[in-house]
Amino acid sequence: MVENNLNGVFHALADPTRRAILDRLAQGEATVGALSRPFPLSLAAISKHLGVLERAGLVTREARGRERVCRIDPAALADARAWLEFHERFWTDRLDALEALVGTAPDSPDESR
Amino acid sequence: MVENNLNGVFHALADPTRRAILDRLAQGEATVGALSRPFPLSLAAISKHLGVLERAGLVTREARGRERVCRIDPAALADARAWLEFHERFWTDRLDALEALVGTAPDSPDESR
DNA sequence: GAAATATTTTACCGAAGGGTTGAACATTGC
DNA sequence: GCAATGTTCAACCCTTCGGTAAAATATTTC
Repeated sequence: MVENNLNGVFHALADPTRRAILDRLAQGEATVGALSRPFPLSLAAISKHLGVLERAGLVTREARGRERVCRIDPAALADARAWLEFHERFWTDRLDALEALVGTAPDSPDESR
Repeated sequence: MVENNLNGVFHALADPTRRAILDRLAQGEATVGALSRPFPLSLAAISKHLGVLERAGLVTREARGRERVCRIDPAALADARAWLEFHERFWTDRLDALEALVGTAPDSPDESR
């Protein structure tokens, strides 16, 4: 289920509008209407984007009266970050080992990190 | 240009076949044919996936004789990881501050990290 | 209860995604 | 040079995506 959710999280993050929504939600909870205001998009479009974020587990929507207030959920983000962090380290280690074997860096002279 | 590439990287990572290709490439470079072998997909499909990974900057393809050898490039991954890491920390800090203000955790009793 | 407000749902549209097959293009090997 | 091999390209199919507009569904307010 964790692996499966990566699809949803990465897909959700691949859209700049959705990343902007997340950025805005990082400043605090907001209603759907308030979220949609800065965007040149219809309310329905934002509601759909929120659906994607919600299915990915990145955002929760809670009914409060006639409005829905949205909040960020960093837990899902942690999954993706963990995947990336592990793989980045793994790959870099592999490449470093290869370069050490070959004895020369292929094309990056500034690979001193 | 960094921000823009996030679209491509996250989109590339959103597909399980592409993540599997990356995992395989982490064990060392491989030709397109060798990469396609474990998958129940046509060679053309894998070639397309590699195109997506290449445009995202995650993979490089180099002609060697009549075959193309693919390698991983961890640099692009670092961009995405940096984005996620920053935002995860930022969000978590914000939520922690909110909870501290309210004085009670909304629904996560194990939020002790 | 009727009107106004906030949001979702339901078509619908055009573009992009992910897949296939078959032709095209290089390169190798005889 | 010709056949085999490795990969991409082109055309196509179907589904999903991101968007819209309009109707439907709460909820508040008067």
